[in-house]
Amino acid sequence: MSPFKPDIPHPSVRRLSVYLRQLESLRVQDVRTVSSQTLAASLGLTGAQVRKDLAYLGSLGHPGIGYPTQELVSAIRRALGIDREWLAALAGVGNLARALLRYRGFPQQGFRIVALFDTDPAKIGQQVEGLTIHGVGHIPEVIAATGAELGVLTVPVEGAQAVADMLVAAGIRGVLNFAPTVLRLPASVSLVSVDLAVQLEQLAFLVQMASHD
Amino acid sequence: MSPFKPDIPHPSVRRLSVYLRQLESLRVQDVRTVSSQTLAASLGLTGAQVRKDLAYLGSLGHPGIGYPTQELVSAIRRALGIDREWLAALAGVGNLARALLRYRGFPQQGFRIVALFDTDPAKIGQQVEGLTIHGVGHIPEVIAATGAELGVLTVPVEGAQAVADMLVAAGIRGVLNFAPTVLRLPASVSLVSVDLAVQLEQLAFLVQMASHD
DNA sequence: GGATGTGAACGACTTCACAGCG
DNA sequence: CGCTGTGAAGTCGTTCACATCC
Repeated sequence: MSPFKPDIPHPSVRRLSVYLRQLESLRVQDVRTVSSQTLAASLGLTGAQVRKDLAYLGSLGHPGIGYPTQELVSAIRRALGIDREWLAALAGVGNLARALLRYRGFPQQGFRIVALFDTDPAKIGQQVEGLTIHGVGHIPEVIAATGAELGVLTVPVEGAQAVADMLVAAGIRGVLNFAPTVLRLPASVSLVSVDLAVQLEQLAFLVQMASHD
Repeated sequence: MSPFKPDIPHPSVRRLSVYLRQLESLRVQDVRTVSSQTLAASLGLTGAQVRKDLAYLGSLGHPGIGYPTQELVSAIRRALGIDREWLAALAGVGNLARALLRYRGFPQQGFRIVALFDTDPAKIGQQVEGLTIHGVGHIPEVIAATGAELGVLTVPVEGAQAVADMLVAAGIRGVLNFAPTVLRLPASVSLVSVDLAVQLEQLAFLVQMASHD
């Protein structure tokens, strides 16, 4: 099915996302070509690191010249699987959900939120950013009707596992979880979790370490 | 200054945060003691991994018994530097900021947001969650007056570096950045960045890989 | 000359396996 | 006997160094 699948290591995948962000801003400035050293310096990395990562995309670089910006952008998008539109459903319509709905980065990268769910009867039926909030009981039909493949979980921690299970049952293929809990999902469903308290704790640790000379 | 600083590796630090979350929920259920195997299984890790991580905290485990929940929680909090209160300032009062202000996990872990900043004249002077929004011009005085040590950046990408520079100039010691850009800060200031588009891209990649058998 | 792509050396983290203790 | 703590082995990722090509 896939033409070739070079099995990109996880750290490289994360960095490719970061390169993409940087390259898109360079492209806007009409920079045609970029060297591994230049790109690396702008991100605080080494040239070798960047070259290793980009080599997973194939041989796009030209010795003595660098990498063509435009082609790199396309190749990274293809490798990451974002050379097409991804439809997502969002469960739990609080402030975080509203922030995500207005976040320009998502549509820019081809992510479109096409369905909203909540358990709160007061919210069900309301419109947010042009989308109607559905009760979680309607997850199956709405997911099927919209064709959403990804689920974004911005519900309180108590309901997270239950709502995740419903999304999975409805055929969702990946979950982005913001609830501070460890979700148990079937292996066939991909999971990325972002725990905001964990991030702040990492920061506190770093600051504390920096103080101890 | 520090009694002992065992230099915990980064992956372990991240997992310690996760253990803490899990242990606190166990403690609520009055579970007095926990084995590395039990804790590991609940998180999808191996017992050896958990033991290695916990060994950085000292010898808290009892062979044949396990680890005392309560003491583990305290030891992890101490190691992470969250055995005290951290004061944070939040710059950029949009939906994401409002979500963070209402997020229960922060006060629970000892993080308190004590100051708000924005550039929008329409927002300056308004109250949100009991805090007054100040103009970014007042960052120096307000940071000094409140004693905030951490800065949370929830501003649009265009203003991120400039606001970060102001926070740094005001004496902030760590920054949690949500803007999708690579911030350049002095080495003395710690930085943790969360790029939401990157997270969704990781998810898309995983789902794509899962489809290719 | 200038910059890529990559084997080889290195370093970091994880897993194994087991001695030792309650 | 169960479970911890930890050297040793193994795996994974990064850095180095250089042959190669325009």
